[in-house]
Amino acid sequence: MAQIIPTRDDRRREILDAALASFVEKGLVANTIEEIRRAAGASIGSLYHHFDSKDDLAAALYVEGLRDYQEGAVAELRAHPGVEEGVKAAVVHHLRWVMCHNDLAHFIFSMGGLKSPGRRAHELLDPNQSFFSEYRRWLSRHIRSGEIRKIPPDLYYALWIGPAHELARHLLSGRVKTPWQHAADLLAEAAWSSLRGEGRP
Amino acid sequence: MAQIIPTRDDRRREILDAALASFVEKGLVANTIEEIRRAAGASIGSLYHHFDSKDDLAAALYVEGLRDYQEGAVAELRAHPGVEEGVKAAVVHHLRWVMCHNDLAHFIFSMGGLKSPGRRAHELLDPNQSFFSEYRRWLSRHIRSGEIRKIPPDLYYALWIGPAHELARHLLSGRVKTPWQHAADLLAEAAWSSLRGEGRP
Amino acid sequence: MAQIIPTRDDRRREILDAALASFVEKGLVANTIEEIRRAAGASIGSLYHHFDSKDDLAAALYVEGLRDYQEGAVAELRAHPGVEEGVKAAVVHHLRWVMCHNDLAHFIFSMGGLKSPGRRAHELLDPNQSFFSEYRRWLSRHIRSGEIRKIPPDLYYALWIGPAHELARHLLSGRVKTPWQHAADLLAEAAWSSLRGEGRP
Amino acid sequence: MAQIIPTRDDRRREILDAALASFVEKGLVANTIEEIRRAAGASIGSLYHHFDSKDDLAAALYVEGLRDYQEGAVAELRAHPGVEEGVKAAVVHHLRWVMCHNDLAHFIFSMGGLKSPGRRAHELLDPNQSFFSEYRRWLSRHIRSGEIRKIPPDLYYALWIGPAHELARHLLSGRVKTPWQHAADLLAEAAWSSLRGEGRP
DNA sequence: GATGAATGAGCATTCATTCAT
DNA sequence: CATGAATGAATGCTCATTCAT
Repeated sequence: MAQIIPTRDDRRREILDAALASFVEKGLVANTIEEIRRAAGASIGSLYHHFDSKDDLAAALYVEGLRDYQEGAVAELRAHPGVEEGVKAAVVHHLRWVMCHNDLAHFIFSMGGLKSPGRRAHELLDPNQSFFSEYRRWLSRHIRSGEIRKIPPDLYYALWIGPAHELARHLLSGRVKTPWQHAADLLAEAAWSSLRGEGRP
Repeated sequence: MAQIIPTRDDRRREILDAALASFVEKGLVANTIEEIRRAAGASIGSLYHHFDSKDDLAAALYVEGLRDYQEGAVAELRAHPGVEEGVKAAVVHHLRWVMCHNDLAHFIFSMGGLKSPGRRAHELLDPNQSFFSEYRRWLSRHIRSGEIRKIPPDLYYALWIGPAHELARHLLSGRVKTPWQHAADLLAEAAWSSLRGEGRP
Repeated sequence: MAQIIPTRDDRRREILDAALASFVEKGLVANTIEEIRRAAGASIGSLYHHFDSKDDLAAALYVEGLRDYQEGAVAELRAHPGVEEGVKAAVVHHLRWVMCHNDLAHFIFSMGGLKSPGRRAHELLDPNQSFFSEYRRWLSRHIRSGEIRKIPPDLYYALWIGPAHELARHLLSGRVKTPWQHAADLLAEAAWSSLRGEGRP
Repeated sequence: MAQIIPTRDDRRREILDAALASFVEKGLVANTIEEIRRAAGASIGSLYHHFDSKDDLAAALYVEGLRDYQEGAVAELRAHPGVEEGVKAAVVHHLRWVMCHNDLAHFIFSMGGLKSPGRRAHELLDPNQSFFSEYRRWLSRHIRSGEIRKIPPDLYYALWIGPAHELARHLLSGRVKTPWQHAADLLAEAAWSSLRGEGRP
């Protein structure tokens, strides 16, 4: 059945987009509501009709972005039950998502998590929890099987995503010329050799 | 007879320390000059006598901190002419420096580089250049010799320092309980296996 | 039925009036926004909603005042095509305008022209140009006909308006007791004898 | 006997000169002690050693400048006992003094007299009084004799010096190209015809 | 006489937010 | 839903002046 996408929320969308651009250009604190308003072509009143506050606007962007990233990551793990494929797919997904969502990635990584919970908190908590628990479950399953080496749990993320995240930062700042598709395979390979266990060859 | 140099610049130092604490606690933009002033026990006038502006104060901290980090890194490379030792020492230095300069590290990593050059720019440029050129020289020497594998140049830093940097961020945010000394060796080992070449057989 | 236009811009007008009073009382630089705000019964935010800055506020007053003066002056020249009448009318107009717009005159004469062009510049330039060109045209027409003597062009204004302007300054500072209407005729007469040519014999 | 001009007060002189330049460039209120200090090559402490305050510094300049102008004017009147010569000499003196003391003239004319008397008040009052009384005495002597026409006393100054003062303002602002020496004779002539009486030909 | 670090009241301006229309 | 005038607490910064050395 044809899904009719409701064309309202146009205003809401325009405001979110303008806000993202402004957040990225000036930083979360230095930008102004006035700027967002002007870029969105909306009035102040309209803006406050759709969002409770500046923080709420930022939170909406953050929640929406993070959820998209996490859903993609989980989907990769599900799609690749094999260890090696899973490890590599997550690395590639990280780079791909960052490059496809330039501004959003920049915004999310530059915030160190949500400061003031606000009404967006519950929109974030549940997905966030389910993401981390699925991520941990996937990991420990393969640790138990010996396919991934056993190290202090705090270190897995750094070895796995650390290089890709570091490169992503450099990609976002424009200091890197190597195309990300090329880098992706190499970093995926490196992550896999950092994490692979001896077991069950 | 030992001349006791009367530590003037006391005020300057107090202000820098207070500013760092405030920047870290509240973020670079959200804090206030008034807060720094109070924490430093100085008057507003005194603060502006020593620094041109809030940005200049931040720049002074940034330049000073980055220089200290880079000098340490270069010293490690010089102290370990051997490839494997050099690669590992740089990783360990990264983690050690971050843990020993908690606040400063937090501050430097949260700024994405200096925005407005200001009068601090030249204090940064020369050391910065000499650091990067020495870093690149060390690297290419060992690439030529085959001891380090040949990959697109943009990717070395990500493989080398990426995992340590990712862990450092988690350490700074208190989400990691593994003692850094333990993690350091493991990450150093991982960096070495990501970078080692086939060479000098 | 007569539509009563609800006089909005009330706030703007109140602010302009209060600003003029304050500028005159304390000088352009020594007064404060706070003073203007209080006198206008407006909030700071409201003031900055209507004007970009203190300078913009001053510029708005200046532009508006100068335009009124110049329109009056041009109207006099048009209304008196005869030389002698025109010369005298301009002198009388100068004194009359100063006395009827006490504060505004004081303010305009105390600024030596607009320093920072700002967005008010274009509001001034066109009228200003058309004023000066009309003034010069009137003058040169009567110079050519010989009714006004031929002297270096820079000197006409000084001879014509100089005495009236000097007296106006004294009138504004309250040091003069002679009623201006009496002075006006005498100065007009003097200006005419300073400027009259031998011509149209 | 050879007069030995004491070479101290050098500092005082440098400060006064720097202050004048700064006052003229930025206006009496907008300039800063720091600027004057820098231009004079003196320290803040030294500046405050020589002058009580910023106002005192301005007052010193004002008093010194005005006295010089007035002494020159009185000297002209004394040197030219004849009416016509005296009237004309005063006009010429006005223009000459303004052009020879560019900055000082600008400064004095832009202040509307001294606001806060301070300790410079007595240095000004006596010379000022003696100037005005001598000026009035000279005038009334020639009014009584009929050589100068009888008009309301407030108007003499405007007719006499008004045109020259107006032109001086334009000269100082650089809008006038006619050399002042040429203008001077013409304005002197005009002043004389505005003021001359019927009497005692 | 000279120096410059220290002081702090005071200022222009910003900006998120409210609310009547 | 939209508009934009109004609000006012908060901020970075200026600058004349003091005073210990």
